[in-house]
Amino acid sequence: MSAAARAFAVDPSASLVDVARSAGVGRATLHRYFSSREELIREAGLDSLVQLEQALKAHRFERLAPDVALESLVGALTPWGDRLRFLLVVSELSQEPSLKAAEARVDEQLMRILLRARDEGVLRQDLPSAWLFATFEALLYAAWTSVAQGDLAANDAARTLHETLLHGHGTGRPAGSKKARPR
Amino acid sequence: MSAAARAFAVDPSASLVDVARSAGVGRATLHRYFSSREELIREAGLDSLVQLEQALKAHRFERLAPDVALESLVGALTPWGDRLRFLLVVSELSQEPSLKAAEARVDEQLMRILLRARDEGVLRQDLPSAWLFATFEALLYAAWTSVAQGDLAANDAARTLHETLLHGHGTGRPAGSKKARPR
DNA sequence: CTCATATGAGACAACTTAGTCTCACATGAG
DNA sequence: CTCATGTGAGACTAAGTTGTCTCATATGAG
Repeated sequence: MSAAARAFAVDPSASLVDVARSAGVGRATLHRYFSSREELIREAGLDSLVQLEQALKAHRFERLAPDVALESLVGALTPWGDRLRFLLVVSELSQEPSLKAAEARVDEQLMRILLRARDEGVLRQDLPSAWLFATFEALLYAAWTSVAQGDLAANDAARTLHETLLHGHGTGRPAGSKKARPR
Repeated sequence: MSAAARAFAVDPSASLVDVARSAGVGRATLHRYFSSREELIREAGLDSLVQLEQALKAHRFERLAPDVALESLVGALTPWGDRLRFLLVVSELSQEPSLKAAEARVDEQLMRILLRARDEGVLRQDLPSAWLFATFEALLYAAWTSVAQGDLAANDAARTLHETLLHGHGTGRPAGSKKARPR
């Protein structure tokens, strides 16, 4: 199933022949476990979400100081980059009601860590949480892609991403710092 | 052709029937202008790149101070979100040698703006340029998606993205500031 | 009006893919 | 060994997609 997720992450329109070959099994065997392509994608998506959820749960981030939790969070998620890519890139998944629950659980778990960091003053409070979440997701994806392409050392990924997320690429002090710059 | 780009951005595996319908023409007419699906995708990709290039050229960012150029850059690119999504999401495009030249021109133009900002001290200098570029692209994509989903006001997008890119979400001063934190 | 041109609708064949089924083979328990 | 179980290979059908073609129609120039 992880092979399926990987195959679909590489090419969302991969045929079942491709998936079977990349999983090292026959196409018939694939059909014995998943009655249809749709079911395979759904199950692989669900599996990816469950794996992510367990990976998150296992780290018990709530025991860490919020800024440490943030950095260790990106470190914990980077190895799951291909699963994340699969979940983000396969369009059939986004409109799959049966995954909504699992997706909500993962999102909520991530959000809890982000919001705690925000509430405890590590992250600024004047931005909508949706933007915070979208930014985190996008940077995580960028980091994984960079590692996969060899542009970023795997061991640097967590630290680099953490630093970019917190401080961006600018050199100066945060201009307005409290509020959006008055125009 | 912009309709084709939009259709493929929504669903990279859209059939020619879908594309034709979303463009408001018959499938036969589509074939009269593009002899094959492959050619259609290639031409639409090339068109998107050319449009992006011209949009960038028209703004003459080199006339602006680097930090102003950065903010106006994200403002200039946000309206082209669907073209960007098309270029990023359609996997056939990434392995299309005939687009390499145009892609390189666009990338080079973006990079020039980013690197100028870096060289003049607006952006920090201790990060690989590939990471700078990947981050910019990812945040741009995130901003466009947020706007499309209604999570972010279109008028705030450029300012928000610019601020996030420069200063991130953290509240504190950039910890190490000159070098990677010693471990 | 007349005619050239462009278009949409639809028929058609070739190809790919999904899903089902059968058969031969390997493996492991008894 | 014997047999049940799981697997891979391959045949087969149904459906969808692509690419080509024909024909009727609309539009605009002359």
